Amino acid sequence: MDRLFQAFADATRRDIVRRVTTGEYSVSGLAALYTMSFAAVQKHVAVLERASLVTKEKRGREQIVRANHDGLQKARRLLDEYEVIWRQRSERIADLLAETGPPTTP
Amino acid sequence: MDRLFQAFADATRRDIVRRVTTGEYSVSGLAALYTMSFAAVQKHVAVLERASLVTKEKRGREQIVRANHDGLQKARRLLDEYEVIWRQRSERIADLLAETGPPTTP
DNA sequence: CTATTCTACAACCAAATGGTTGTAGATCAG
DNA sequence: CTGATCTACAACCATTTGGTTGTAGAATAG
Repeated sequence: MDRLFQAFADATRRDIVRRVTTGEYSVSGLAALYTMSFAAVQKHVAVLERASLVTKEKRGREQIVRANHDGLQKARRLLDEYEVIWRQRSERIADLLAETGPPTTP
Repeated sequence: MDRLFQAFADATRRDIVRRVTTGEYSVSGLAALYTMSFAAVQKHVAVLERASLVTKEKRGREQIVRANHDGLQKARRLLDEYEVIWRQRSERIADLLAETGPPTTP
């Protein structure tokens, strides 16, 4: 889980995820999109791979990078949980406030 | 956005977020829950604060830590976008496959 | 076969991270 | 007033991160 969110904590990596969800890219194809070195992009892809957000598939001498839906879902579910808890709590507070009623009400 | 996901990339910080969504904690109240030093917890809260995930409110000599719903929503929306894009793409691929039809079909 | 392309990986560097201890200012309890 | 508690912040340290360059191996193009 640490690695998952860590992977999202970089704009280049988020962009790579966005790209590979919409199209097909080799590592060098991705590298061409950014000003940084090939090796740097290679490292970013490796981080995404360790976080189970993308997979690599060898095709000829190229390595095709693909999105891995599971990782995305996992991250979203955790945030959902937090939101559900928060919503329950804020509703509970709202209920308590409603129970008490305004100060001027009998 | 970097700071937002960075904030989630640590188990202690995720636990703090969970705690403060369900209850009311001072910084020292949180610190008592973990084996690390008070200063370390203080730093974690600062990271969460910079990421707009929690707010601090002074009450007497204590500082009450509260969840900030907006940050959670922002993170979740981004992941939603990725998922929507991915889903559209996988549906489009499914459509293309359906169009083509199985190889043995006339 | 030779040259080019794509990839992998090591070695290095500066900056950020996650932790520590120590010091000092407010606020509360007695 | 005095002592205890809560917080903030600085200084320091080890490790990780995000980047670089350089080297070497596979696969393709001509």
